[in-house]
Amino acid sequence: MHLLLVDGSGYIFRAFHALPPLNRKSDGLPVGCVQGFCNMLFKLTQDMDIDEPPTHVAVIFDHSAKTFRDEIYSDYKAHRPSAPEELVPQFPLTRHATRAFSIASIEMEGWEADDIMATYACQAKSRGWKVTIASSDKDLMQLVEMDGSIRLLDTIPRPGQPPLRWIGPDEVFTKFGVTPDKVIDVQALCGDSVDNVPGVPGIGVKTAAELINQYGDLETLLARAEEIKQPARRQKLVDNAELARISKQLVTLEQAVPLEIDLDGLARQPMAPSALFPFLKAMEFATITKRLAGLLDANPDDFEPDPDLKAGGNKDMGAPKKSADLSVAKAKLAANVVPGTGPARFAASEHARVKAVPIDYDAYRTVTTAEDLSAIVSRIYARGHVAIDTETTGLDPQQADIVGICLSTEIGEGFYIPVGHAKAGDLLAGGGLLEGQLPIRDVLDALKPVLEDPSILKIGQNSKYDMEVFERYGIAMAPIDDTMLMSYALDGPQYNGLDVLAKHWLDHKTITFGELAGTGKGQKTFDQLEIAPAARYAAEDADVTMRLWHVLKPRLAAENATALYETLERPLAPVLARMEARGITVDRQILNRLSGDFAQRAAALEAEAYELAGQSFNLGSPKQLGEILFDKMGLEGGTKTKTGAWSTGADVLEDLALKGVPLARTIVDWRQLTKLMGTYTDALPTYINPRTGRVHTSYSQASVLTGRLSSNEPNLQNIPVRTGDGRKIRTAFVAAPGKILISADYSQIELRLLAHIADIGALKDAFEEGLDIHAMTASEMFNVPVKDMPSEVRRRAKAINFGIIYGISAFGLSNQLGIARGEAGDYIKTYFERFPGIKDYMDAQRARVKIDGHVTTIFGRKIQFPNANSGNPSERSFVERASINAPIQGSAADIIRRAMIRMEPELKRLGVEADMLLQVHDELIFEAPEGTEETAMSAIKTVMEGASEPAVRLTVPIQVDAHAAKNWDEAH
DNA sequence: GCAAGGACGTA
DNA sequence: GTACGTCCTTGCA
Repeated sequence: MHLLLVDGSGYIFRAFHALPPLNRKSDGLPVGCVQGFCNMLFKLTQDMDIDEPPTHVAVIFDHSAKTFRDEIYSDYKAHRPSAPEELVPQFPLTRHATRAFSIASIEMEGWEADDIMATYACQAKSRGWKVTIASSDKDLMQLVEMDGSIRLLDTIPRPGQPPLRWIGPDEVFTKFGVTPDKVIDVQALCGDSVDNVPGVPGIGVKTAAELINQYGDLETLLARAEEIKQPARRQKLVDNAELARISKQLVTLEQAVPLEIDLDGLARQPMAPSALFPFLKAMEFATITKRLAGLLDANPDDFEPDPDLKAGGNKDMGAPKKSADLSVAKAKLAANVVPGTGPARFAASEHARVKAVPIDYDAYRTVTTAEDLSAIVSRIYARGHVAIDTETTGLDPQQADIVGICLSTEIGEGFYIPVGHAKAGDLLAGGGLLEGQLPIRDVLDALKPVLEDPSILKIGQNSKYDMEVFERYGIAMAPIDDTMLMSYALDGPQYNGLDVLAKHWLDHKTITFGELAGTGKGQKTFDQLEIAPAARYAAEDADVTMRLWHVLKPRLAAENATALYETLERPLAPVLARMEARGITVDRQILNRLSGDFAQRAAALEAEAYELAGQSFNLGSPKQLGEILFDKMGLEGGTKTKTGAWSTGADVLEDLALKGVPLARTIVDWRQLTKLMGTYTDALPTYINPRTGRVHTSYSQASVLTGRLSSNEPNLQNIPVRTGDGRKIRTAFVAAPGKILISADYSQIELRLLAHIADIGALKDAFEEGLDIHAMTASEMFNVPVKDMPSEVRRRAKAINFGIIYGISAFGLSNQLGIARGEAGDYIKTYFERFPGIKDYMDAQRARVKIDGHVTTIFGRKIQFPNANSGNPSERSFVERASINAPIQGSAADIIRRAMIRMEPELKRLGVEADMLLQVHDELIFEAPEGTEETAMSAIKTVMEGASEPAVRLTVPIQVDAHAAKNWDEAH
């Protein structure tokens, strides 16, 4: 018995590049590959009949792009460009051709052709059959058998070469330098840039073959990697063992695909003129038709061209009528090969559907009558959801007033309801409102029931803003969906604003606010705009938001981001909205006094600096300072920044001060004081809201790579704490009269998560026993008892612990500790020896990010690193360190998010009256009635400590420390 | 008027 | 060595 397997997909791709293009005469349909394919099938059966006629034949095709390999490696074949346009219509035609030749055409969802062929070949061999695989794909070379029972046959015609070329063990050896059974081990090491199999960076085929021949196989090699003499090669293998193992999985063909048609089903059938000629005639292949007619002793004229496939035929599948229709037909064919199933397919088709409807500004309506408004409300009830966007007088949701509201219930639609556009005229004149606007109260009364209706979904882009604005007008908008948060859950912070999302997903450039209202000093606020242009802008926002919702929502299910979005993103937005609305009291008097004090001391330092420098200059200018220190005074040891300017950072100045340069110390002190003034004591009072008398920060939920929040205007996540002067600023953050501030912070949460994620027994035990973790680390590393440990020893261990979390490098650690690179390297080595799991964790993350392009937190948040395989080594190292840090920082961020989401209902359930005001990454600040702090702190701690449950049961204890006081400094 | 770079505050 | 936001100066438009 002899089984012939034809690599159909492989043939098409290779033939496309090897063969001259050919178009069907009557309509220009590209058919070069189809013709080559028919010739190949014909030739194969002919030539093989002379030699060893196959008794069983099948052509195997790839079904879709998505296979199990994508599960272990999402970038697998990511570099493969999508099929050229001319190729797309030829895919289905080669299936037709196969059937026309009465040959089994096999493809299976979720499997590559290679796996199916491997399975058939394996089964045939076990029956003692001979196997020929018509392919020259190097990935199939692993199937070649030494005894010649399985061989490849290259069938692509090449000038100057025989038409059929056999690939047996010798040819495989020429290609890979090893016997066929070791091909996968070589491929695991050298990788494959075409299929984007990583391999071990810096190892090519030759080195790989040498290593495998020496050690026998990959696992032996990796196990004995330390024995390799060449240091660079040894290091590469040690560092990238995990990548190599994953690469091997990727290149190893599956030999146990659950076949739908067994071997016997592939028994060769005689060619049937009634199948063959209608196809060949539809393709207009005259030569091969003639030759087959002779062979089969049939008259092609007895057959009509296949009506579905012929030029001008009546099905999409075959030939479109005119070349003008070609692109449409191709698009339809391409749509048929959309990867994946179910949710992914739906997401792709929704995306296509939304994009197909062009943005039409003429379709937008401005609402000026109560009747129209009530019709829209009915429309929203009928729909069940509505995209909504408020236009206001500013960007601060705690100050801005509503100028207009825009609604969209379906893509392409946009209703703008102007309510606050002002008449032109100077501010003093107070010109009143423009005509043609409904009274704001009437509009809000009409909308309030819909906006608060729990059965109507309100879709927004950054809904938190609109929630806060509406709250001030007595409307509690709920429930919400948010396109910004969906995008964040799916793709991270890379596409943030509505404009970027619209460009990326809808290929539409939205009107910018600058285009509408001008930029810079002359920029108008929304209420100063004419209604008509404002309506276009506003309606577009609502329409685009609705479109994005249709594009992004299905992607959540398709890309396994629903849980992340529903549990960590969507419910947090209203919580943050309430925190922002509450604000915190900042004592203006305290800041004033501090400002005066700091200013006086800064002025003294300034005078001192001029004295020491022998001239006056701008102390705030690093440029001038660098020139004075290193050019004028000629101090040694200066370094330049990447732009060629002198480096004058605090570490440099600190160094100089120690070397006896008093000016350096003066500058350091001056910088600290002016920093405190400029950023805090002078700036904070300007953020006090006149309406509430409190400071309302704004949290960004969707701008940090790792899942943390960020805080701005003002940033209340970087209020000083490390220096005495800095801490004085914290004393200005006070509880309202009759209230008390509570600060609750996670103790060492990132180190605890490292212990959990990397599964480090020694660390976990230390946390379990409540030990001083840095002292314990020092004791392990330096063999000194914890008791009476010198503080310097503990300090070093602490720096190393933090270094680990940050993706340690000898360079960084040596800088941090002010020690030599070599010494820092020795510390790291010792650390890895004492806690071997840490190195495994780091290697695993490094490998993961190169393979998948992302790493994940314990709650499944994906953190993307598009540059993971950058050609720039320093960029690559940066990604490696970030990918080590991100799961730790991100998991901690997810945990505190869960705590925040649960906090309010839980406190309410327990009857605890405490308001959550601020979040500072691992700390939550509350304001509670004086006297209730003990019960409040206990409830808060319970929620925070249990926040990972039940989704994740941590294997380390989580500890929260809480304190209460009248100001933040004392509470912390 | 705006963007980039440097510096520095936090976890 | 990770993750941010803000202030100030500088250089260019």
